[in-house]
Amino acid sequence: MIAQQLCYNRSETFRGEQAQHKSMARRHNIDGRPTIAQIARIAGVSVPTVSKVLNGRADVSLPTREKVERIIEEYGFVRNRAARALRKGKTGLVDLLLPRLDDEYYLPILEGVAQVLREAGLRLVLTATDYKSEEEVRWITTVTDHSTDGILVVLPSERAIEQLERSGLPFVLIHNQGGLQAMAPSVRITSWEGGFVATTYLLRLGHQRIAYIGKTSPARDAIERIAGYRAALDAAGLPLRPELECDGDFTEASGYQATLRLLELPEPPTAIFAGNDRQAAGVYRALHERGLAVPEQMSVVGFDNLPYTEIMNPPLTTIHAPRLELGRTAATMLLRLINGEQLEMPRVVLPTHLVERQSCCPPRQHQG
Amino acid sequence: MIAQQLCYNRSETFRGEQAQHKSMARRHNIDGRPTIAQIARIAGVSVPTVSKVLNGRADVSLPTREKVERIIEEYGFVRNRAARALRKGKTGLVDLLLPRLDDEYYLPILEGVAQVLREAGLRLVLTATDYKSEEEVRWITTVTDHSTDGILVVLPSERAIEQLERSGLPFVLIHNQGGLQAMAPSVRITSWEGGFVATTYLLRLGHQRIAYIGKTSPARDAIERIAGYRAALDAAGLPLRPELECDGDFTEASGYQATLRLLELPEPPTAIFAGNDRQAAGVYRALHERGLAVPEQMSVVGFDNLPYTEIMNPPLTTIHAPRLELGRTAATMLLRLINGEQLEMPRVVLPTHLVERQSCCPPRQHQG
DNA sequence: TTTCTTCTAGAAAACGATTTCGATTTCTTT
DNA sequence: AAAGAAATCGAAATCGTTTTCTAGAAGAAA
Repeated sequence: MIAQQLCYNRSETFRGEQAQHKSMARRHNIDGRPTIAQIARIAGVSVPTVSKVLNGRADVSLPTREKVERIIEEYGFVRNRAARALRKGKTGLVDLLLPRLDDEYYLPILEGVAQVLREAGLRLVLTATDYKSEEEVRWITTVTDHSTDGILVVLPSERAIEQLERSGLPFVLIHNQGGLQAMAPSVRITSWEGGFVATTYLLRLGHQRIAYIGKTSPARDAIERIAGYRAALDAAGLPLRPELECDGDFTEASGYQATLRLLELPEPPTAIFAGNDRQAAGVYRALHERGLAVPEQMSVVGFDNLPYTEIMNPPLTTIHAPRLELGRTAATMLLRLINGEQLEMPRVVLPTHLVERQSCCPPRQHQG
Repeated sequence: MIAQQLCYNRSETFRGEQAQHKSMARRHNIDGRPTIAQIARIAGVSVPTVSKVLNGRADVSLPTREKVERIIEEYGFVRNRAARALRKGKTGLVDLLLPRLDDEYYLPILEGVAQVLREAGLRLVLTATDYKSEEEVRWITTVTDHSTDGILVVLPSERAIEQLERSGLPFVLIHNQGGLQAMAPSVRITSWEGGFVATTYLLRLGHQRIAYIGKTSPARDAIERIAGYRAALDAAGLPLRPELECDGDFTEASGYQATLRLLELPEPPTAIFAGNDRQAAGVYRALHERGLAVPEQMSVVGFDNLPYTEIMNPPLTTIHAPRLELGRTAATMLLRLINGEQLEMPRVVLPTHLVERQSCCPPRQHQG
């Protein structure tokens, strides 16, 4: 083990290949990377001709084209993006602003954006704002410098949206919290419907006392979820019981706390709609600690359909939030805007749906 | 719910603020975004003077500076990055190549890189290669176009490294698979030691029959883990039993399969070192299906310390892979290289450590 | 052969910043 | 008051590409 360690830590100064490469370039009489001008000189043509070859223009004869292409290949020429961007006014870059990077919730969104961008030959600049709107505004200012052709913002603050609208840069909002008045292009999910469906599902199983966790968050998606929950109860002719609507800031810990409180109620619920999957994990932990079995003694429904819900024990029934599509849709819309096209559907809402697994069953008879 | 839907789907054509903004700009007699030249004209100074103000140069008098700053503020001027990049030869961008985006394993690496880059005022360009080395090479070619000041590659292929070395661009490798001969700057973790520590921990608890899952993967980290496992058994004077070294490609499914096979052995193991946390999740599932309790009837150790291991039931004892530090260290090294400095420690290895939770206990007496 | 198209190719002007360096102006110093 | 030093500012070149726009060559039609 010690030998291993020594081997690992062997300190060998790394001298970049830069030096090596430069000398190789010198042999070809080129300082550093070749430019279009160098290539043109070597090929015995003019600079615009090389540019035309590079851009696949028609007004270049076949022999000339082939000669230039050969030289380009031989010298491994790649054109300088900065110069190109300067001239064309497009950078080929798109910015994505995320509240956090260490939250796996956003991962599929990122993935979706990356997919679409890659198909379009654009590259993705990633920025985390840490939920601070100052950071957000600061970055949007930075971004306004034409370093990027457009911008996607997840969970944008009001200020960020204003800044964005003022900037004139194409942008699309993901999970926009904003009021209904905002006409900015955005993509969201049917959180209300999700809450409604989750609750209705539990009602159909026969549950009468259903708790909701996650009352604390002021986020729009959270508000809609609880609204959906209430609407479902109402539609079923059941009264709303304040004691069953628990605080919760969408963390595992708050799911745990809320569950403990629910279990101390004179009449505990027979089912819990956890608001999101992280809180559902906390619910599981509390139930396990108290020796209650899921779903026999307590049905649980989550929201989001994070990857780990599949390997929870028992696998969690949850509402699927189409996060990959969120990213793909937003990116596709942004591409249109960048292209100067108009959006006939500027505000898109993607449907959620129930993923039935094994955390729910009808309530036991002696209850209620 | 129908009303809700209608509201969501209301189709309102979005006409970009671009048009609006342009007219506002026209009022100020500016076409589109102001340039340094515009600002200079308005402020009644020369272009270089504005540039000097922007760059905080000393040779500008206070009144001039203040006047220019006022105009800049008033017109919301931000300089064009492309022009700046062209002139300075630096783009302020760093590339990060990841094998996949939908794998939460890489998330903390990404986070670490982003942190360091943000502190340095650089921005992060993210690219996924989908484990395809052609993609990797293609992107590295793309990246050579000076669009980026440096590049970080996670799990680089041999070809990618060659390409990188040829490019002359500063780069740092993360989780380099390569042979020991490669002198390229890289950051890795002590996988061998992790395997050794995990196995030793089980041995100390009294286990004699310890299985390992994950023999299939050719990745260097996988090879080191099993090597560490064998070394620990060897150090304890125990024989290596081939039937306890299971295939496994580091997916949940393969952990599940391997466990089922292990349980069918005439003498099943009393502990399983799962190779990684995903496989450990599969182990849990198989054990649960067979009605075996963790840790009473089977101890389990994972590797990586993914977030969900904490909420597994019981919480998983695992080897922590310092992924955030992996990202931070690599980014810090790259910054040095970009700065033209030399690395006195070009090949860094970060330590792993055991995170003791509740998935292990001494074996039951009647076993072995 | 002449004239009119159609192809090719290149000269020159952008794109918007930074940098160099020389020309003023202002301030010290004697 | 004159000379030298220091501070301030701007003209022009530059980064590497793309985009006119024009000139000449080649081919077609008369």
